[in-house]
Amino acid sequence: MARVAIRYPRNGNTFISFLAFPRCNAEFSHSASVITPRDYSSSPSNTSISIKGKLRVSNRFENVKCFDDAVSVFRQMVREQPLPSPVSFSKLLKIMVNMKHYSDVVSLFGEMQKLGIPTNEFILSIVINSYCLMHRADLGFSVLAIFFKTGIPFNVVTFNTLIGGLFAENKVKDAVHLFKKLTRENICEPNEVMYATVMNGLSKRGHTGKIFSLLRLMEQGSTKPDTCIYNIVIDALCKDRMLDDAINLLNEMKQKGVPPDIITYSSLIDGLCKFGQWEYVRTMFDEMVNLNIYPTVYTFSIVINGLCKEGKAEDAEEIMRHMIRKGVEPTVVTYNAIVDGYRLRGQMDRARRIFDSMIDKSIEPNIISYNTLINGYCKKKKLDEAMQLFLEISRKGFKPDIFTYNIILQGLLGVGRSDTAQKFFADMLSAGQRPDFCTHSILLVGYFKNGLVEEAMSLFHKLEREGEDNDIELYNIVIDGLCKNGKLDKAYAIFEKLSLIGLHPNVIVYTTMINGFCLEGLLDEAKDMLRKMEDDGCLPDNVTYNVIMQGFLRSNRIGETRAFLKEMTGKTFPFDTTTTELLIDVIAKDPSLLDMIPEFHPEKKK
DNA sequence: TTAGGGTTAG
Repeated sequence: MARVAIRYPRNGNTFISFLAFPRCNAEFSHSASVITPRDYSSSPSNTSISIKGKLRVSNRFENVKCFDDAVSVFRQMVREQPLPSPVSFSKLLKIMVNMKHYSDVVSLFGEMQKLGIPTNEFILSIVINSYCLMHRADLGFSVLAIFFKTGIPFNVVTFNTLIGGLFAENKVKDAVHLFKKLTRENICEPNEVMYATVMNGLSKRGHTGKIFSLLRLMEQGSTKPDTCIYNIVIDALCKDRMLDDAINLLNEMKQKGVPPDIITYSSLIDGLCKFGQWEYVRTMFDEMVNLNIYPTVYTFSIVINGLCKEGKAEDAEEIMRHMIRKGVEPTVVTYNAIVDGYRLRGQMDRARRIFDSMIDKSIEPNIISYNTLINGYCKKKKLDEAMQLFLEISRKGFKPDIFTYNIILQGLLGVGRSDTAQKFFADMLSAGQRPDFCTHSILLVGYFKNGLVEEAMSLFHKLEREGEDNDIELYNIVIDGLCKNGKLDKAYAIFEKLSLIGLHPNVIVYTTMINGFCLEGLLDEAKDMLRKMEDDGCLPDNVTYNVIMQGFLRSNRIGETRAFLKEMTGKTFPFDTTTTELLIDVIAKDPSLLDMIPEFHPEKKK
């Protein structure tokens, strides 16, 4: 499974031709009159049950619209004689899970046990799932005792629910261990769903190689991979930028008779959008529609997001109008992508229009909508507008999340309002919001940028004490901040300490240190550091060379500049804007340097 | 009647 760079044909006008959807339009508009979005999910309606008794039971739950309804039905059920079947109780508890009343499910189950109401494996699985959804897989495991006590046999669902719960708590090793134990000791035969749970848990944590091996293992075993399994692997490959492998897998599943579905194509389309491969996006749409698989709001939102990220928000809007014409209604996610599209281009007035038009269409904005707008205002340094929106979040009954706080902290520090930022951070802590890694990075970068070295170092030492400093990125921020505040000695001392605490400097940290030396005009030390990193097996990249090149250019050491130019062009590292500007100044004084720069000679260009 | 897959913000 090699990471091969894909080379697809490029077409300068691809997104416009994509808009035309020539084949898709014909097929889709034809089908739209027959298959409405509602028909995409073809589950049979419960009301068609003709047996009288079953109809009565079904109606009882149809009237349950809220939590209070559910509880009153429960009270009524426990009083009935004879008692309703465990099937009825399991249906009611499942309705409460769907309402996200997990702890209430557990309480009602406790009442059932006290009353001696018989239970079954379905009810027990629902209870385990409720614990898992509360991020208490440990309590989920404790339910296993009830299986032993009552003699109800475990099934694959019981264990799969627990495996999913472990992944949800990021207990990856425990989840994999349980899966292996079940398989090895023949406690239960894993089915497609269990493989999917394990593979999805692994893929979300970047273990694409492992899930690829699991796929191959499944192909050899008795539980053959289904569409869902292939979808997990294809999505992971796309997210890992291995589009060639993902497309090969699509062809492989088709060859093996496993039919791809809308999720398969949506994952691939997302990958292709993120690579800007618009011609291939269209090919996928055509292929999909030829197989009678029609785009959903997910698929369209993926394309809309891809266009917005490429700065083509108007085209994204055109796609949104197109999907509405085809009977697919946009959601808050669709609108958020477009709001962000205009935000990226700095068109905040347009972004605000889009935002308001969503509200006009009775689509409720979510916290991401607010965060996107707030981020836009912060980037434009319009902190008052950002704070207005922040206040609106609570007024509208939402709760700011860690993204909201981080965006505003970065905004405040970015315009030098350090005092307000510190007060805002204190408010965030009082509101019960725990800072995350990003918060700490934002604060450190911001403090150093505003010359608040003491505040930065005090936060850094606090993180050290609390053991939350185990990240090389954090150290890079501190080393960089110290260098840029004229504290090279302190920065170097921390750099030297790194390997003692088990953190190894990477190319970014070495480059930061080299930059620190260059800023002080200590070019020999910078050069020594470059050689040291090479000796340590950490290869310098184009940023490293640009940094050191700028150091030499700024101090007019032309002889060494010449040597580094040779080294840099030999490695085909490109010059960044700053290096180019400095080079132009130096070449104006010494045109002989021009010969060493192939890029500057049009006739020598490749 | 219980468990699995695709989109948005720092």
